[in-house]
Amino acid sequence: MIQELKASYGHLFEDALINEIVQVGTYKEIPEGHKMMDIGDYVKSMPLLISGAIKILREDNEGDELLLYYLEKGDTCSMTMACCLGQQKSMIRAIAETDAKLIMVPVTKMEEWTKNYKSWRNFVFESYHNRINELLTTLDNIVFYQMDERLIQYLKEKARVNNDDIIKNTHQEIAYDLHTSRVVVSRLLKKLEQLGKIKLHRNYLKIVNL
Amino acid sequence: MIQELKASYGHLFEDALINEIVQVGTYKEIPEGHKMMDIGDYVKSMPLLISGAIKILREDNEGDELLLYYLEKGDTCSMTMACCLGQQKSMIRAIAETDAKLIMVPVTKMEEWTKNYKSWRNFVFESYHNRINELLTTLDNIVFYQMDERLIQYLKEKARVNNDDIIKNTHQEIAYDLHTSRVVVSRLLKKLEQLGKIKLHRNYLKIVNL
DNA sequence: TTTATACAGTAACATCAGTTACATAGTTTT
DNA sequence: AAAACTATGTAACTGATGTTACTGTATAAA
Repeated sequence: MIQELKASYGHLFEDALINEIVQVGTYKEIPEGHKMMDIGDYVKSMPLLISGAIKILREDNEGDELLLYYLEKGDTCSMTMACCLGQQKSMIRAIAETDAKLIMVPVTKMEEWTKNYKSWRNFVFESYHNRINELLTTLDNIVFYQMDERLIQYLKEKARVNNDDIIKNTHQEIAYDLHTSRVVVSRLLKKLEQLGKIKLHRNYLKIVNL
Repeated sequence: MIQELKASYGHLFEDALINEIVQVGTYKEIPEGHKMMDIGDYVKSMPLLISGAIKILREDNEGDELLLYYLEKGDTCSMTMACCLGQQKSMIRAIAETDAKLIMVPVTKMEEWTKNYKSWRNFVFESYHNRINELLTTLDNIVFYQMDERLIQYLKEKARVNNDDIIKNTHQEIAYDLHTSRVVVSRLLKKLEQLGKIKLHRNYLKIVNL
């Protein structure tokens, strides 16, 4: 666990902090597709992501979903922090996009580390900043762009996060993430294929030149 | 300034912190409509809002706007914090919605206070949490609701923030905030009037029963 | 007072996106 | 192999929203 931690967080945290994390943290491996947190959950520990990607979703009352952003190596969930500290319920759902490795740290330590470690303070603030930035980008995409452009952004981001030009999802699954209908996704994907930007197959598609 | 600070923040901060703020902070009064920060600005101090309201906007490349949320008494701008610490440019625009009073604190103190004052840490985290929450609510409104519902939410929130059932804006101004067109706003407002929920006038409207 | 400007009302139309319905083609189950 | 199921393709339609154009009216400027 120390090696993993140092590889991902060594450039951020002092050795003393790394040691503390090793002492109280628990190492976890999460399989792809596993629901790690749901809306309304109370959370008592904070994830430090070592590898893999976690997708963060928002849901309305009727169960309609929207993909907010992905967490990746070196990220943590600022929502979790905020929730833990304020004893609040989670406002989002987290699902492993790929197999993921992470270290869970009990929230009780957060207050202490924020006080004692400059590197931890920086990490936490940076994390908030990144998350707010991503929320703004998501908002921009939705407000200022139309579905065809949003779909392209979605495919690009998904390929980047998975490090794979093949997107292994059905049109229905993509529709859920973008909060639209399967027919709309099929229609737009077909257009992209006709433009030579992607190649469609059953259950997956390949990015050619987006 | 001490009285103002204590009235708005006395229940949050220890006396020692209040004293520090008084020493390094500068009191400011901002007139309604004043642009306090723009996208791309570098920021070197952080506002603690004492009275009034600040509207926070996002803008795309073409200059199209969208209202994100309002800051009110007891709020601070988490974006500013994040920007200051990371030496980043502002991602948002801030305009005084009403006359406002606030205390500007140099960012240089933030690191120190975060280390030394538990109440400051709580305040900062709470602030991030609130802002993320509001961003999510804004996103929800846009993704899950249609323009008529968004308009109603907008009018309610504006009335609450201004503490006034009379909304002193033209249809065009409302359209900018919601990122739609004047014609659409006029259309929907007229419907609301026909339902007896509002009363329309030139340059303003009155909420009757929303 | 006349003119110009800003604001609001409304009709007609275009477009994007969501819905319904059905066809076709793989895949899995029996 | 037949049946059932799942994913995709596509047409036809609907509805919400954005656009253009023109009107009337209140307000401000000349």
